[in-house]
Amino acid sequence: MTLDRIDREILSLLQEDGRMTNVELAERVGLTAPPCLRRVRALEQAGVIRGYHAECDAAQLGFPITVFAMVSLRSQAEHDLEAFEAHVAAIPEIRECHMLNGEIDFILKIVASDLESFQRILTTKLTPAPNVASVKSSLTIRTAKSMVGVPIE
Amino acid sequence: MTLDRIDREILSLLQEDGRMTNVELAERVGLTAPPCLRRVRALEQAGVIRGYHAECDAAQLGFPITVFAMVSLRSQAEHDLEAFEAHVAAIPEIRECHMLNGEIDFILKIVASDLESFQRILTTKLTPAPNVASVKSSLTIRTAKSMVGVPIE
DNA sequence: GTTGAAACCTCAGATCC
DNA sequence: GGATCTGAGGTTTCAAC
Repeated sequence: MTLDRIDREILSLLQEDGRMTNVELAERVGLTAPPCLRRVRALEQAGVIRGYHAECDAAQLGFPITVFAMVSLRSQAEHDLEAFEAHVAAIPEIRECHMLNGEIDFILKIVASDLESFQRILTTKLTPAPNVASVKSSLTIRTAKSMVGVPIE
Repeated sequence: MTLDRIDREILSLLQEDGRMTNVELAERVGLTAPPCLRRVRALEQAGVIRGYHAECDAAQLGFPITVFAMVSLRSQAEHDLEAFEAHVAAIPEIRECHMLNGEIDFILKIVASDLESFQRILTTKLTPAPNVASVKSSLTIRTAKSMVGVPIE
């Protein structure tokens, strides 16, 4: 799908405020409501917009701890990589799992209610997983920047 | 703010689908529309809901490359940490910046349009920043899991 | 103090140009 | 892309529990 200037403006605005009404969106990008809505639907259809999400305060929801874990596996055969990803997919506290090049095979973002809870996840769910060679984890002290998505325009 | 069972259900649903209509939300949590809307507004007011965002496909927007960079600084004095965070805040391709404990001081999530562009950000904006001792970066091969927010319920 | 019913008003979505 | 229309949804008011 080719995106013109107006499409990009729409995406930028919805990335900022996903609940903006279509009429406000239309005004901001210089269209009337119907063509604006058609563009939004087309962007959703094409998968450019993958969904809309409320951003919640993790701490107020009982997850003040965020940890990054760097995982190395013993085998990097595709089957073993997929097995690890499937294992991780079933652990709700692991929010992100990215496969990397280099020495570290995966970086995980994990949330927890406290350090004890994190330690339990680490020692009962992550470290004993099949094929895991090493896990190095670092606590997040603070998050200075947390932008959703990509820079548009 | 204390969250009861219904508040948590609302948050869980809006985290999944941030554009769900209030009437559908109300039905799903077993309320009528007005009290449901009041709860949502209260959650927004209290900062439990920090915002709503469209999730866009980075590749289709011209950012197929995601890199994690581990940064160590020469000085960890608070003033120097803040200076680095301010430096990072001004670089739009750096989407996240988390301060960690341990040897690595910061982990950054960076998006780029191609490897050359990433290399340019690295060598012209990040490595030469004041106080930077070392930057180790890893390309993301693929993202197996990417959940927004925290597990609710 | 929170819910629910009713009224109002704005918006989403379809149709046609 | 824009104009018009209709039904659905958002929002406020107020009574009731």
